[in-house]
Amino acid sequence: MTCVRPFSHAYERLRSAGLRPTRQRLALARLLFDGCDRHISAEQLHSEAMAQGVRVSLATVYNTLHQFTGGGLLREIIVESGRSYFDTNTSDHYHFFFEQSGRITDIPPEAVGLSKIPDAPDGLRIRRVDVIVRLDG
Amino acid sequence: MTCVRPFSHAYERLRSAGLRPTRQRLALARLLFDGCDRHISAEQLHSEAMAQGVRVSLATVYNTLHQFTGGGLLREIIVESGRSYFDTNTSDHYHFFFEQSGRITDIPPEAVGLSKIPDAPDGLRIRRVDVIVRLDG
DNA sequence: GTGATTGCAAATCTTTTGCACTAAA
DNA sequence: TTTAGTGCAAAAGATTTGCAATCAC
Repeated sequence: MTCVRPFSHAYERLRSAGLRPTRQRLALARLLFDGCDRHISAEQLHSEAMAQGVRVSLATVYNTLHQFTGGGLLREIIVESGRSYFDTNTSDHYHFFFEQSGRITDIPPEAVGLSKIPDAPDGLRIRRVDVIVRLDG
Repeated sequence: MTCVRPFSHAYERLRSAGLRPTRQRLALARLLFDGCDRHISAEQLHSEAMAQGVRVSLATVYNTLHQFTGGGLLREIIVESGRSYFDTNTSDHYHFFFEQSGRITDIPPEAVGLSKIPDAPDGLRIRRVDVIVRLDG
């Protein structure tokens, strides 16, 4: 599977999400969006940034991940209590969760047949349907 | 919907899960299993216990919830990062999550048509498939 | 008695916040 | 300039842990 996107248009992405393209945001956007889709925690992204010599604080990584999520550039995935992951793939799809390793991988939408979903109660709206296939040794 | 089970067989449940029926475990088991199925956090259960005059520490509530989960008496539900909920309904079913209020309700299995699921990779096994329907104003 | 269980307080871990400083427009 | 963004260190919140005291068998 080829998934390298050597030019992720980081600058334009930030602009279109209404975010100022600062040094930190540009660097994090490149780490996130150049290359394959990924599932990453704040701590992991911070470590990667440090490893590449990008000076950015952990607090800014957290802020940035939330701003990107708010701007539709990322989607938050919740599979473990006590830690958040962010998915660079914001299109409709589902997830495998490897319980041993904590790894997350995508399940393409066509691999899941979700033929019936209950209606939303009252005046509420379905924002999203998460499907998590939990795997075990 | 009638769902009161005035006698939850707390003592026998603990025994069959291989847990000594101590005062604290019995009290918590009664709070959890007498009455309707519920979705409860450690903090909530601890408050309820206190309100009923049951002396039990928060640490013991956490330990007990995990022991009950390990013994198949409860199932952990993960819908929010940073807080765990436990479900007294351990049979196959799914969940609505009300994002505004943080409330969780059950979706019966027949209300969801899950006609296709991807195979587990490698030598792995599917332990569970979680479906969370996230609701919004 | 003996080993499992409990309570407490401290520790841990992730995430958020307040605020002075810096940088983008 | 002017306002948004950043870094730091402290705070917050949930959960876990170590260990002496207590309880079930």
